[in-house]
Amino acid sequence: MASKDRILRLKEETRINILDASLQIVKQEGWNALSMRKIADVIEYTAPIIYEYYSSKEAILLELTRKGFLILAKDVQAAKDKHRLPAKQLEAMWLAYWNFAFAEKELYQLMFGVDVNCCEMAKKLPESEIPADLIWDVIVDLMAPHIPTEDEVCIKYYTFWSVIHGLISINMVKRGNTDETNREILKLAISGIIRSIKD
Amino acid sequence: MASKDRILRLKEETRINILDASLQIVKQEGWNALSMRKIADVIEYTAPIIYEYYSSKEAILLELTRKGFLILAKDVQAAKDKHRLPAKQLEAMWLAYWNFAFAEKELYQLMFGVDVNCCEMAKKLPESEIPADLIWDVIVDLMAPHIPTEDEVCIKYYTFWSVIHGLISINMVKRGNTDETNREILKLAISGIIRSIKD
DNA sequence: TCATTAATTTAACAGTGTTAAATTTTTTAA
DNA sequence: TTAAAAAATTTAACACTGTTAAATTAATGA
Repeated sequence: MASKDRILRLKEETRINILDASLQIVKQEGWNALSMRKIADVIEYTAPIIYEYYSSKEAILLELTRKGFLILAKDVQAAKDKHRLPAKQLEAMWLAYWNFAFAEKELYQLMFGVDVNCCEMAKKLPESEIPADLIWDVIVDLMAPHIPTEDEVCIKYYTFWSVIHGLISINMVKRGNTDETNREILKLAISGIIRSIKD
Repeated sequence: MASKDRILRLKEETRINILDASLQIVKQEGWNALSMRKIADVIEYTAPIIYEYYSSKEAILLELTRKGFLILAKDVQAAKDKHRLPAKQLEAMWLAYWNFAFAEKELYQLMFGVDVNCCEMAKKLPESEIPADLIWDVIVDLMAPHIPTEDEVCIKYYTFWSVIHGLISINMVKRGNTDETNREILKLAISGIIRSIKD
């Protein structure tokens, strides 16, 4: 019977509605505000209905994660297809990655475990700036006798910090590389940046 | 009266006990398991007592964050003091930063918003490897005609990923740099790595 | 129309952070 | 030492969370 098909189509629609509602809530109020009851409100059902479509809240997050990776893959592939030279391709691909992160900020946070809440905390703490200041000063030393502008140092500092924090984050959430490999990545990155600072 | 002092000292001790208990729970069971009632269990009180010492759960987290930054600052300073040349100092300081991240993993997660839960998710998804594979292939292309080992590509890939993911994370949790500055950091990092790949 | 099945909701449970009231303990003063 | 005042601590409750089972409503097939 065709009505069976229609019902199945409606069910599929509700499945998508749940994902859309979730993402909508997160975009408006952040990840902390996402609750089953709130999702139910948006799709105009009561909470237990959601469990007919997803076995748990985590299952919804997993589906959103998958969605994110598929969009990212599409974007990265499209960026590659726009160029022929590998160097150009690579640059375009990472730029696509960068753009995705901010275009789909909420998905990126979910995919790679970026907890935005902590910024509210650290902002309140003067102590949070001490480590950065220490390193900051040494970068200025390193560039002597040239006296750099604030912006110049800032760029160097953040380049350092990015690669190290990035490597740390990735290791914490993925736990894949060996210590040996990490050491080498670190050395490669740090020496590369130091070299570029001296230029 | 001296008894006043003793009581004040006991109170101060309980304040510290709350922090210690929190960290202990987190180290044993992860951030998700941290609850006021569980903290109370460890310090052998009931939950509302905690509010005599900290105004909220967030206040406890804030205090732990501060603690983390102070330890990090101490470590970084000590690393600097071990060398005289700025280049050596810088290297040692970032290595100290790196070591702190894993020695005080839980604090680092709190300080910089690294959500470890997400790894459980992405691991379940085959789709999560597509973007990496795409970039992986181009790195191999870039190194042609040299045919690199798995490890060689891995190091390049993770160096790229680290700096970009790091920069994204930092921007998301700190929201400080201008787009212009970010562009330049990205360019500096990517071109640096690409250059080192060609070597 | 009646029985069966499906769809949906209500009610409940155990947990969360948090607050107010009740209770116990300790300290102070007579 | 005992009564009153103050402090410390707990119990009970509220509104919220994810989740499940039972009750109810709506739709279907004979």
